[in-house]
Amino acid sequence: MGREKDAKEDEKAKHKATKLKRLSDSERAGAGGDNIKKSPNPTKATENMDKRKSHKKVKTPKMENVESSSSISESVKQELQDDAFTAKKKGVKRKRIKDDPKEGTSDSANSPTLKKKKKQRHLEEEGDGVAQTKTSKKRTQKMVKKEEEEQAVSKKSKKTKEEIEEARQLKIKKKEEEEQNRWRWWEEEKYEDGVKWKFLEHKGPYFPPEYQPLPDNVHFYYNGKKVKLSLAAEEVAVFFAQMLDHEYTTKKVFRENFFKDWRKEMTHEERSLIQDLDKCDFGEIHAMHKAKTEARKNMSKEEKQALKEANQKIVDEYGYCLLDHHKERIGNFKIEPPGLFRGRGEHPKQGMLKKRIQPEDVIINCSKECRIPAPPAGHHWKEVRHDNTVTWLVSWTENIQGSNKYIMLNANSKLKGEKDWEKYEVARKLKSRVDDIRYQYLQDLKSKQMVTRQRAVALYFIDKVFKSLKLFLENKQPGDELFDRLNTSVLNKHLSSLMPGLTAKVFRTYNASITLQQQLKELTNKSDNVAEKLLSYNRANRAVAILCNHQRAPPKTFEQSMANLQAKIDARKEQLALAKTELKQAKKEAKTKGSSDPKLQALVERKKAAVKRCEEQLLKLEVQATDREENKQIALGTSKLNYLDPRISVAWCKNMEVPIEKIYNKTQREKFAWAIDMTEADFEF
DNA sequence: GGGGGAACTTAGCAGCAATTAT
DNA sequence: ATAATTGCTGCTAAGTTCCCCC
Repeated sequence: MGREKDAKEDEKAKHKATKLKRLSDSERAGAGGDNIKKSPNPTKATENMDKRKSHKKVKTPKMENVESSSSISESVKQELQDDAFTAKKKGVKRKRIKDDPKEGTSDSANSPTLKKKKKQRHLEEEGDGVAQTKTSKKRTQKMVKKEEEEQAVSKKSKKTKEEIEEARQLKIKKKEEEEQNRWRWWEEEKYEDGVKWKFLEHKGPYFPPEYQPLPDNVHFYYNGKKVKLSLAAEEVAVFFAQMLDHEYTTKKVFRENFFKDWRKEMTHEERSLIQDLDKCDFGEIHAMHKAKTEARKNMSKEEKQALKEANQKIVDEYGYCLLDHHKERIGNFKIEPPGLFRGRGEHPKQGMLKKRIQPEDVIINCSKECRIPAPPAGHHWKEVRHDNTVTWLVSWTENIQGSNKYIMLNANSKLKGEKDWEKYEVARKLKSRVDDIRYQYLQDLKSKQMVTRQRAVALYFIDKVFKSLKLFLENKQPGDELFDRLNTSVLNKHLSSLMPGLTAKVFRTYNASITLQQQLKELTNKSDNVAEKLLSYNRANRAVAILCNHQRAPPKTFEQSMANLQAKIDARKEQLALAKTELKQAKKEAKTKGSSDPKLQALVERKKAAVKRCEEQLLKLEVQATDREENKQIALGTSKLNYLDPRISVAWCKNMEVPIEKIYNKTQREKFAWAIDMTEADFEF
C-alpha cells in the first residue's frame, strides 16, 4: 500500500558545506567521566531518591573495559535517578518533568537535585553494591526461567538433561551480562542544550565489497554479438541483470532511466555501439546470478557457519562505537551499496544508478582527541569534523536526490532513547492541554479572520484526519488553494504558542498513545488468561494502527495460512472430543471397578488434565485465528515502535501479569529498556 | 517570508533466520 | 531430516521539523 506520491522532479541544488558550530569536545577518554557530575549533596539526593523509588532496585552497573582498544579504562558507577530532566530546543529551555502524580513526584517543581556519584570500581565490592548486584541477578534469573518454561514443552525433547541445563545456564549468564553492561542513561543527568555527546570514537563506515568482474564464461551480448564491457559498464549491467525477474525492469521509466545512466558509465566505443536497451542480452549474467543465489542457499552447514562468523566479525569491528565511555551499537554502519534506484510508487527516478560511495565522499564525525578512523588504504576522507551537536558518525551525499545519508546509533542507544522518551513526554503534556486546544480551534472556526479560520481547519485535520495532514500542509497542487493564508511555519508558530514543543506530529503521538491506554483499559479483564489478554492487547494496538492508517496489503499467503490454522483448530477439536470420551470412560471404570483403586483414580486425573490441556490449546488457537483474521490488513509494527508510549504497555503487563516478552521481542525490549526499567504498574500516560 | 537544506524520525518491504510441521 | 511457515532484521526511501539565508 502506501504513499504513492510523485517525487519532486527537480534536481536539488548542490549542497553547501554547512557552517556548523564546531563545539570543541571537552572530554578526552581516560578523563574518567567528567560528564558525570558529583552530587553536591549526595546524602540528600539519596533521600529524595529513596522516597520515590525505594521499592526499586538501584543497580550499579559494573563497567568492564568496554573495548580493549579503547583508551577508557576507568569504570564509572552511577546510581540514583533524576526524576526531572530538561530538554532544550530552538533556544527555549524546555523542562521535561515526570509529572505523574501517582509516581509521587511532588517535588518535581523544585529544582532537580543532582543525583550523581562517581565511584571507583573497587567500591563495588562493598555494601550496597553487592546487595544490588544480587537483587538484579535474582531478577534476571526469574525472567529467564519464565522463558525457559514456555519453551521447554515444545522444544528440546531430544537433548539430554545436562545439555538443557547447560544451555539454560548460558542463557542466564548472557542475560545477566547484558543487564550488567546496559547503560542506564535514563538515570543520568541530561547534557546542556544542544550537546549530544562529549566523547565519540568509532571505526568509520564499512564499505561494500569491490565489484568482482564477470568470469570469462559469462558474456553480455548486444544485437546477438558478444561484447566485453569495460569494468564500470559491466558492473551497472550486472545490477540490471540481477533484477531481471522483477517486474520493474519492464517499466518504461525504469528502463529509460537505467539506460541513460548506464550509458554514462560506458566508454566512447561502448556508447556508440550500445544504443538500444532492447538489443541487450543479459541472459548469461542473469543466469549466473541465479546460480549464485541458489548455491548460497545450498551451502553446507559449515559454510554457512563460517559466513556467519565472518559477518559477526565485521559487526564486532564496525558495529559499535564508544560514546561517553559507553559502548553503543550503531544502527547502520555499512555504506549503502551501489545499485539501481527503486523509489516507492511510480517514482520518476526509478532505475537511475545509485553510485558507489568512495571514502572521498564521506564525512567523518568524531571527537577531536580520539583515534580518528582510518580511511581504506590509498584513500582519504572528504572531511573529518568534530561536531558534538549532531548525532551522526558518518555522512555522505547520495546522488539520486542529492540528500544526505547518515550513519547513526541503534535505537537502543542513549541518543535515540532519550529523544524517544522526550517525544512521549511532550505528548503527555498535550494530554492536559488538548481539551483547551480543541475548544479553541472549534471556536476559531467561526472567526472573522480568514487566517484564523484556516488555521482552525488545519488544526482540526491535524488532530483528526491524519491521512490528509501532509496533503494540506504542503499546498502544491494547482487546485489546492484551500489554505492560501496559511503555511507550515505560521502553523508551527501557532502550535508552539499553544504549548511549547507542540508540532503536528505530537498530535499523532498523543492520539495513538491515549487510544492505546483507553482501549487497554476497556478491553482487558484481569481474569482472562494470557492468550485472551494478548488478544486484547493486539486489539488495542490495532485500534491505534487503524487510527493512524497503518494499512498493509494482505499477505500473499494469508488465505493459505488461515486455512492451515483452521485445520489445526479442527484437529484439536477432534482431539478434545476424544480426550473427553476417554475421560468419561475412565470415570465410569473407576466408579464401577471400585473407587478405591488408586491406579484408576490416577488415570482419571490424568485424563482430566489431558482434557484441560486440550481445551487450553484449542482456545489459544482460536484466539490466534481471530487475531490473525482481524490483522489481515493492518500493520501493527509502526505504531508499536513509533507512536505508543512503551510505558503504557509496560504498566499494562505489570498489572495484568503478562510477561513483557509476550508483547515486545528482543529488539523492542532493548529499544524500550528505559521504559521497562522505570515504569511501575500505576503509570498513566 | 519562503525556499531549501541538514538532521532526524517514520515506514514498509525483502530476504533471511528461527521455529514448527511433516 | 527436510519442508513450510512465521517472525525479525536490515535496509533505505520518504516524511517532519528546525533553522538559515536570501
